[in-house]
Amino acid sequence: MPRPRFATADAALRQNLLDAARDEFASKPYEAASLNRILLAAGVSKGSFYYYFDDKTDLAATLFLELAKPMATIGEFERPSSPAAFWAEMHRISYARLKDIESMRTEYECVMRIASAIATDEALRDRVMPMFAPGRAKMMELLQAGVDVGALRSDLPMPALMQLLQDVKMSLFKSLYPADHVLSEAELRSFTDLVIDLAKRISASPKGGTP
Amino acid sequence: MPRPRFATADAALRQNLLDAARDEFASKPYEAASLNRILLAAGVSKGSFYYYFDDKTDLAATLFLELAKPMATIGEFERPSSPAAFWAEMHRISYARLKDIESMRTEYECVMRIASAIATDEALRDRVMPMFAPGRAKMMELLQAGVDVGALRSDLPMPALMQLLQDVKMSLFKSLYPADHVLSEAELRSFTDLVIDLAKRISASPKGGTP
DNA sequence: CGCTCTGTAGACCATGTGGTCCAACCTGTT
DNA sequence: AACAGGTTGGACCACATGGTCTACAGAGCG
Repeated sequence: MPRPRFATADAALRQNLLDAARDEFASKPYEAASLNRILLAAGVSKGSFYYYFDDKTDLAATLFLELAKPMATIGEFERPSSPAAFWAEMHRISYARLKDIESMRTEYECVMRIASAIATDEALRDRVMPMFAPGRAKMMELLQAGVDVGALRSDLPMPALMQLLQDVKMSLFKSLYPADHVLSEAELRSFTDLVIDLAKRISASPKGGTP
Repeated sequence: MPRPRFATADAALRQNLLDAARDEFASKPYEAASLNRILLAAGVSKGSFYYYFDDKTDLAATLFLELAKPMATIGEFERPSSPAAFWAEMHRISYARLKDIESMRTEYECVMRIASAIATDEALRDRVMPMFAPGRAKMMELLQAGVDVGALRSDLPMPALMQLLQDVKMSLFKSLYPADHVLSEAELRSFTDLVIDLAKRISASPKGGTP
């Protein structure tokens, strides 16, 4: 994490730095993102930067947490008592998150890039992972409820299913909409419908259908 | 492409260089992969390398083509006349490819990494894309046959569906098997069954089920 | 004024990068 | 023996990287 001073630093500096970092990390893989370029774009000197941060990793972790926190939050949900209720809940969450994504596309790209670096960069992982446990746990809780209520197949490990549904969504999103496209309300709805329909198909138990 | 000489160069040098390049490109994103490290690992000097190749991009492109060609080949197929026949064909192809992947895991990682760099690196793209058209076209042909015969939904753009099925496979593969796991024959079969089952579900037309 | 404390600038460093260049080395031919 | 051609080693280059360090500016305060 950054030095506590960063919280009280000049607002413009804060903003410029984080914006520049977001753009850089969004456009290049973590290892190829350049701190010098970030500082240049932000108009912040080396001295100032290292006055607030430990190192490059520190900046990435800070940025990641700032951007990913809202994305990982799913809010409160009612424990569903039927498959229909479960899918309604999933639809709601999926729609809400999608709204985030389409309005924060480069943020999302940035988060994904840093996230994929986490797998290999130990320092990054240590600073970032803990903050994510709550969100994941909550999502798991909802999915478990889905299993309990018979909406989700139980023959696959839940993390695998979770990841799969996420990947399906991203795959389609990338395929269907060009990088700079801003979705209309209608597109947003129809895309959500499509994704949830696929999620239902994928998640139904192998032998019997979803009743 | 490398200088023609490379084709007739010392076999050990060829092998060492390509092996080292594969390992390096497999373990780091393209931009972060180091040519110096490759040469060191291969025991090949700068002089020799630049005697055979134009630059780093050239090496990556060469390697990519060498590794990806077999992966992109789907061989001959009979034009299916029923959904069942179509899915049988898909099962066969999927199984064959999977066998490739599990026996060439780092090759696959390498190919994916370079492939993802293609999106942003123009030089790389120009040298690589053309060689891929045939394989893609053939796959498209099969998928079109699938649409014709009613096995595939037609409400999604075909490239999107193609990509989606590919991503589903990869997502599950990564989730279910750790990086160094070598699949047994039985695992290979059951994984293929799982993937094809999912593909059927995903590809069925929105309103009616797959009869 | 002079002191301290917070913040800033940017020269500087060691290291790594992709790429160039040339002297030497082998091997075959005359 | 002398030459020629295809190879190789590796010193070297300009530049970019993340990170350090020192000098200094400005504000608050006695």
